[in-house]
Amino acid sequence: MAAARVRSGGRPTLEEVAARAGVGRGTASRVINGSPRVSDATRQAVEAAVAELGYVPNRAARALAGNRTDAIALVVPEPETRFFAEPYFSAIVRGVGAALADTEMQLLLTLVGNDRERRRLAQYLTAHRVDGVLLVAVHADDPLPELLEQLGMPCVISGARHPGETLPSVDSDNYEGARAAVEHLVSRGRRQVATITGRLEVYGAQRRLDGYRAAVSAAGLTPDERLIAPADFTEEGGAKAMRDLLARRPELDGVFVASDVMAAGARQVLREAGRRVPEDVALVGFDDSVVARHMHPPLTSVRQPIEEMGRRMARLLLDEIAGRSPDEERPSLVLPTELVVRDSS
Amino acid sequence: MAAARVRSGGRPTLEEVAARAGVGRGTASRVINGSPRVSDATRQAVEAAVAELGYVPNRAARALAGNRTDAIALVVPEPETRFFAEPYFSAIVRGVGAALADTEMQLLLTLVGNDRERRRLAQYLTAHRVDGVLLVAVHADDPLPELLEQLGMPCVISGARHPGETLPSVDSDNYEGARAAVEHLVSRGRRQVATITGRLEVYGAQRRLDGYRAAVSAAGLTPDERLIAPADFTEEGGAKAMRDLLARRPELDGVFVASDVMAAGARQVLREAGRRVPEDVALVGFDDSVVARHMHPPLTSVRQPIEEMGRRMARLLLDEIAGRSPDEERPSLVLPTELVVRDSS
DNA sequence: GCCGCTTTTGGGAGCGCTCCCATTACGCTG
DNA sequence: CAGCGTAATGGGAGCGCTCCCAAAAGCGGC
Repeated sequence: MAAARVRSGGRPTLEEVAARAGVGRGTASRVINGSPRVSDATRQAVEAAVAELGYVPNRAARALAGNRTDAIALVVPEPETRFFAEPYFSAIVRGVGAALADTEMQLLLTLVGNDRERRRLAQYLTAHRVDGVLLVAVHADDPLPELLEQLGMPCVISGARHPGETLPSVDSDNYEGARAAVEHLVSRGRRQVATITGRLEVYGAQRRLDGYRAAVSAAGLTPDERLIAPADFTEEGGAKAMRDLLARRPELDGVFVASDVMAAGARQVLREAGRRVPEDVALVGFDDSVVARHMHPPLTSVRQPIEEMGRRMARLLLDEIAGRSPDEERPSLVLPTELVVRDSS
Repeated sequence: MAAARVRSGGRPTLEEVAARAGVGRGTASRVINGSPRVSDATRQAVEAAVAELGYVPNRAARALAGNRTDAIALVVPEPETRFFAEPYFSAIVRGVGAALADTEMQLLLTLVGNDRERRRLAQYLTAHRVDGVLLVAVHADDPLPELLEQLGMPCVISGARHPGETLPSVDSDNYEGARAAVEHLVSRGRRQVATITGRLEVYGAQRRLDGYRAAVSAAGLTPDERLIAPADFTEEGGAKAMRDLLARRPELDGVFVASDVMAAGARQVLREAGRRVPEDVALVGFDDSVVARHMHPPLTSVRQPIEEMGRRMARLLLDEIAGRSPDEERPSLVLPTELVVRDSS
């Protein structure tokens, strides 16, 4: 019975596990990787050796030999500070983390700020240092997705970039969320329902506007383009849009704002204009972020299942990496939103 | 002149770069790793070859041969949802990311939720899959720091765990921030200044209380233990503490609350009790989080330089990894806070 | 008891790099 | 111009694993 030779101070290697279990290296490897072509007796012997020695595979060696990394990158465009200020980021991370918890996959966090970092990232990815990429908040004109496509690097994005999105994506139902929000305002007796939109180049913002339009028509209200004020997802933008709306259509009695942050700006303007919320003007936001809960009055808002989105993105990516045939249909998930009614409506 | 042999489809290897430059593998390696023992001519030749071939070192091979990983882990205890809800997390990540931007270091994000994940983490670290660890929001009784110490794994924590902290740490000046907050209240003419504390097992919360006490004494006010209400960093806890305070000392005219979230709870109770803010009771929070800006009235709060803290933590860790002698003094940074005065005081 | 098949096993050949030692080239000194 | 110290270089060994081929073992059927 050959005792496993434990080299001074080093961590046990596969070789040592194999020796301890009285099998060859190949067999030990098979057991550890869950191959079925191993007899039960052998499997148990190896598993015992692993336990006794406290063996943990060396990731680098695996990566080198197996030509994979067991790591995925979460790529976050840093300029999107909006993204950070909101719990969005944390929730996505938590979701992704949860999905990866039972996996050997590591999560690499990559912030891309300036152009230099962008290039470094491209290099990174080209060098195949990760098995796949999660891209959040991609802009429609971002070249990164195409680059990944060319490299054959598995990739999942959050939020389709346009109607015919080709990349696997996970999104919340912006259209339906907006529709429900406006329907809710109508059900509260509002007849002059305006909207403040996000940047319409962002497809999600466009979808929210579509939802608004659909609900307005469905309610039998007269669509009025002067009730639509484009903004940019910022608090100041929301304020400015609200001012415009009040100037154009002072008789409005409800506003669906495409983000909570913008709603905060709008709310401020309403206060200054002496309009009470919700008595004079009912307000509904989007995101159900922290600010919604702490606004005065607390803001009715459309909640997105962000953590779940993160989880789904991760799962989709894992599937992709596991290698579904490339011409298989690209899954595009749309998760339902939920209207959280508070005192502003 | 031997043309570099480019293997079909593969990425160029060091060997190929060396061939292309007409030097040996060792020399090429030296150039790439910035060793000084290379002649200028050779260096230039190799650099040219690298550029032409678009060579990027294989991380796995490096890790395997060099017995390091060029990666650090940011370990986040997930149960600390409080931590996530606030911009704290994002800001730390951004700071760390910024510090790592010019480095070859990768940032691994590790969420530890339940106990199983904790064990997995320990295994991870034991297996030396990272070169160092950033620990945020460690509890005083967490065994992880000790484990790391034993393993000789470089580590930096955010927030000292107790007065005699032995690990390198980066913290904001909780004491001074609290002191300044209370001093500010006093300067606004408040004489009955109470405080709502965080969980006092958290050293930072204790320091804030110390700061409060110091300021009260310095102002020549009579210290009164009934003006001190312990809470737990939650909104509900803050509300409850405020209720207690009002019951015990109805004549209070100022409150320093050790977190914005608790302040939100306290503010709610004050409203219900018919106390105006700031006319009847002035309020100061801590963290300068999103809720502070959106409270009604906007909350005066103590801002911590969180992003900077992340940056410093990362730098400290890199130093540690670069290998300062182990008995060198462990740096413990304390960064200044800033009082952001708004309408609540 | 032999043959041919399948299942199981062992271990060689690398993966691409760093480390380090031996070798060569160079530059002075006497 | 020999001799010696130093700077520069080449390349073997090996990191720990996966892949895969060939060998061994097992199992029926005739």
